[in-house]
Amino acid sequence: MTEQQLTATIDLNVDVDAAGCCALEAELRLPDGEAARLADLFKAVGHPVRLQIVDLLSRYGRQACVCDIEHQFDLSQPTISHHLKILRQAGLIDCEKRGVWYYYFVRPQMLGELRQLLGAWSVLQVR
Amino acid sequence: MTEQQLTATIDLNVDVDAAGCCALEAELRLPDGEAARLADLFKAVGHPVRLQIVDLLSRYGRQACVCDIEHQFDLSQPTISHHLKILRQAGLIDCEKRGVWYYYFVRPQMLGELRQLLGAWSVLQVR
DNA sequence: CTTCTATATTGACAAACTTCGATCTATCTG
DNA sequence: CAGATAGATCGAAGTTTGTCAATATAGAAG
Repeated sequence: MTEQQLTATIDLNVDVDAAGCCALEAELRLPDGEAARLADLFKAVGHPVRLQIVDLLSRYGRQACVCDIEHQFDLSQPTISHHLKILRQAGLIDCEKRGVWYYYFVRPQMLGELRQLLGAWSVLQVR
Repeated sequence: MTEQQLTATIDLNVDVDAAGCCALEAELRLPDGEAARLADLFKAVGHPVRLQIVDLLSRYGRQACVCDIEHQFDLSQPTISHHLKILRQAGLIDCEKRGVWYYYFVRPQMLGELRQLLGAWSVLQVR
């Protein structure tokens, strides 16, 4: 198929679909699985407590034990543990056990993925 | 109160609270309302469909009418309308009515807010 | 081995979310 | 004015989330 034929086909589709407003200039580019994975990352920080936890951990010079985190909130211990688990399952934080204590820390590479997507959105927006 | 007195008070608190692991090196810095607002922004893109919508709109050269968006998903019209409303209420997108059609577009300043927070997290992480 | 402590896990319940069909509203067209 | 159409809103049903009390588990200390 020549390039001219291809162009003609595309134009035809636009005409058929267009109801006077549609442009069809872009289509979904993220595979479903990728969109779901990225959405899970965003959803993980889409709760005030979890956002504060990530903010807190990102400012710790070193890893933080759970009791340090618990002290900052007026919530039960299982609830904090639950939020930590969600963040950990999303890959945004991780922990290490030393003795009786669990030390939590952020995973910079995951934050980087979010930053990268936001960056792409913002850059393209400038056009 | 002098600076020395303040330091002394902080040190005392550390000693009293510390159970062998706690360091108390940082505290929550985001006011509750601010954390809730930012969490709402993240939550808005914390859904695969809404993430795809923002990704789609960010790549449009111009504003997109709803039918353009609907065509990309295998979901009912009210469902798409619902997701658009959530994104709009979060401030991430906005729309403009022209005739019968609503044209949606992203609001770069809100994406900027998210990017700023992620940037702060990532920068501090380098320490 | 027994007890204590830090934190994870389980189970239950209320609140919030996602989706759809049905309906409403505003605008265009004849 | 009477359709027709784009897209918002409403109401309901099913699913997921957030929270806590109770319990389990693993390491530390005696």
